[in-house]
Amino acid sequence: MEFAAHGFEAASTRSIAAAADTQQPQINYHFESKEALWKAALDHLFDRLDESMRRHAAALPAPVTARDRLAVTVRSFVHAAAELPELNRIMVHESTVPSDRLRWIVDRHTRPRFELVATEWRAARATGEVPPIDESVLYYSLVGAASLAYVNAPEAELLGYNTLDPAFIVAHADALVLTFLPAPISEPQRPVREGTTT
Amino acid sequence: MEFAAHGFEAASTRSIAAAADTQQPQINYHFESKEALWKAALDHLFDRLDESMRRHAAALPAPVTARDRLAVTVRSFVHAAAELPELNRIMVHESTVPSDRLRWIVDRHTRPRFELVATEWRAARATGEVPPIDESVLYYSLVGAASLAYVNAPEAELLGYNTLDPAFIVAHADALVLTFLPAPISEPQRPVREGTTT
DNA sequence: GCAATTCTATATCACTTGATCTAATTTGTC
DNA sequence: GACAAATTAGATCAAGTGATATAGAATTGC
Repeated sequence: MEFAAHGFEAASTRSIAAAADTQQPQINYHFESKEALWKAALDHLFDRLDESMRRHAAALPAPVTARDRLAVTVRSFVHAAAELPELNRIMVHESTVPSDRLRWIVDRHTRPRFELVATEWRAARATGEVPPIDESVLYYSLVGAASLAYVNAPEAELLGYNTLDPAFIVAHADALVLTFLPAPISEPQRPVREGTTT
Repeated sequence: MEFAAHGFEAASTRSIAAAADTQQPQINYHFESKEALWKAALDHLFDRLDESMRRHAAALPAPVTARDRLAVTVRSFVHAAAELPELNRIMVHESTVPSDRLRWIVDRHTRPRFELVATEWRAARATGEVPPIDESVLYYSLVGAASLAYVNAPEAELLGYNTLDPAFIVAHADALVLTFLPAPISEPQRPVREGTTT
């Protein structure tokens, strides 16, 4: 995906067309502009994100507590981030500078998903199941911790790590649940409620 | 910084020159090429990162244990990431696709800093002071958790949060120490060894 | 004070960009 | 098979790209 590799401006319609094995004017025929193509691509990627998270959540034990629900969300998001590095790459490309495109994404895709995580976090906070961390701090810490390894996969490879190895992904998900969602203080440190996947 | 806002390809030498209130050919006069300018900019930004981390570390209580040393590193990095969002923006722009520029950064700047954190982590792991997490998983989780809020500051603002507010930054640093470096299992959950900074 | 050097400004190079126009081709329907 | 609609292909547009050539203006060293 050209938008993920280089960002909107640097992705030329000719290279996009070439990657799709067609000609450059086809983009303006089937979409009204480069920006309309970009929006269609993002809608599609967010659909795939939702589908991927639902699929991975379904493979996990059903959650009981509010903390369990967050653990499922965290594990599902880690797996989805590994499956769809393009999406988080585009997000980080677009989120570094204010723009109409950023406003479009935030209104249409980011805010609803942020509210979902914030609501889950508030519920777990209310019962004292998770550490005393504000939801805005938590959101960016969690999303950043879950996505960077896959966004920066080419860098990780140069450092000698294969972040697309299933073993890495599972260890990564385990680590985030262990750190952000430790078992309640009165219990032992290890999280034991959720099973590990794949 | 134009490179941080749009990435290397999308940052035109004319807009860079305009931002510096000069003419476009000056870039090829004072530097040999656009790429040479970019390398000079990165060397400068990494110098500022090191200086910023040293300055913030000096303002914290002197560490005693290996875990304390990591806590100082984490807090210093959070503050530096907030101070220098441009650097992590460039890093994330460049790390999404293999390139000669990425190899140059990793060899010159990333790998030495990764080794530093990995070494500190291994030392704390050896004494059982930190959770059982592999250093590669830890590195990307920690860097991602510490930097995304500032890299994506324009997005956070649209969500109604000001991640450049000193109160956010301190809460953020506290949260990362609390989660990634919880007090040893035998002690209470809250981190108490390091003071909070401005 | 004046020449040598360094820096700045303008014009221009070949090339790439997103978009559009027009003609050729394929597809769908009877 | 015929005809209309949808799609594809090629050519071309003005605007923007990094780099360079050249001439003018400051600055430096003596």
